[in-house]
Amino acid sequence: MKEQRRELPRGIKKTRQRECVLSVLENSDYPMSAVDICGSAQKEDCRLWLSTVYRILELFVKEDLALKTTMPDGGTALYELNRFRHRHYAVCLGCRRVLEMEGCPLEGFATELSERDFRVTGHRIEMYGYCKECDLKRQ
Amino acid sequence: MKEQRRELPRGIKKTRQRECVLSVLENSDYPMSAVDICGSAQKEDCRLWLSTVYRILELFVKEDLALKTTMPDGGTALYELNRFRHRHYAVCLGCRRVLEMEGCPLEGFATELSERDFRVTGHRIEMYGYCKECDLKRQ
DNA sequence: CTCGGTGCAAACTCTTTGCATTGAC
DNA sequence: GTCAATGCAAAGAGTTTGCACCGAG
Repeated sequence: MKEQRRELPRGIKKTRQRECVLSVLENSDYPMSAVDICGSAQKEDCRLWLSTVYRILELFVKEDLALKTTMPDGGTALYELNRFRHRHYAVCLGCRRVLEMEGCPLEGFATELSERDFRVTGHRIEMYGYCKECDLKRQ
Repeated sequence: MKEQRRELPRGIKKTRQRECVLSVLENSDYPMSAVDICGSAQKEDCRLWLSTVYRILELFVKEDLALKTTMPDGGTALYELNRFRHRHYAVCLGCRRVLEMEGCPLEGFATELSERDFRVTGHRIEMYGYCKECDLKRQ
C-alpha cells in the first residue's frame, strides 16, 4: 500500500497530503467517501484533516484527476480516480457494493449481470452536458 | 392548480398535508426538492412544515408513489411522482435544467440531444438491484 | 376516543469556510 | 522569504428525530 504509482501532474504543488490522497485513490478499486479516504490515509500513517481531504478532492475533480459521484438515492459523495475510461456500475441496494460493468455499448448489460448473480430492479441513465444557453455563457 | 387528479392509495391515511404534497408532485413535470415542494404547497395555501414534507416523501417513496433521485454531483435530493414509465434525463451542468429524453433504447440519444442544442460532455449509466447475498437476505 | 400524523425545535451528518500557522518552492 | 496549503474550529445546508398536540377514522 505504500507504492506510489501515479504522479501529481505538474502545475499542482506536491504536498504530503495530496500525494497521500492520490495514493489512497490509486489503491482503491471503487468509489470512496471523503471520510473513507481520510481514514485510509490515516492508516497509511499520513495525518490529515477531513476538511483538507475535501479541499484536495475538490482540486482533483477540477483538475480531472478524480471523479465525483453520488448514488442516486443520495447520501455522501463518492470519489474515485479518473482512469479515463468508460465505467458503468451495478450497485447493490442491500450492501451498496459496486460491480463494475465490462464495456459500454449497453447491449448485453442485463445478461452480463444475471450471469453474475445480480438481480436488476431498476436502472438510470443520465447524460450530462450543457444546453445552448449555458454553453454560450461558458465561453 | 387546485385540481386533484390522483388519489392517495387506500391504506394511506388521508391528510390535508399528504394530499397537498401529492398534488404538488402531480402538477410538476420535473423532479423537485423538498424545499421546492414545501414552497409550492404554501403557494397553494396549504401550511405545512418542512419536516412533514420529508416524512411524507419518505412514505411516498416507500409506497412507490414517488421516486427519489439526486444529481450525480450530489446536492439536494429530488422527488418526482412515480409515473411508472421509463424516464431518462439530460441534465445541464450550467443551469441544472432537466431535459426529458424520449423513449429508452439508448441508440440515438446523442443525436436527439444534439438536435435539441445540448452539448453532451458525459453520461452515466447505473443499474440497481440486488446481488445474490442480499437478495437471499431479503426473502 | 384513539392512535397515527403534524408542528415545532433541536440534533445530526456531510460539507464548506475563515483564519492563523506551516511548509513547498 | 513568499504565498499557497493545511490544521483546526466553527458555520452552513440538508435531513432526521423527539415530543407534545391535533385531527382523521
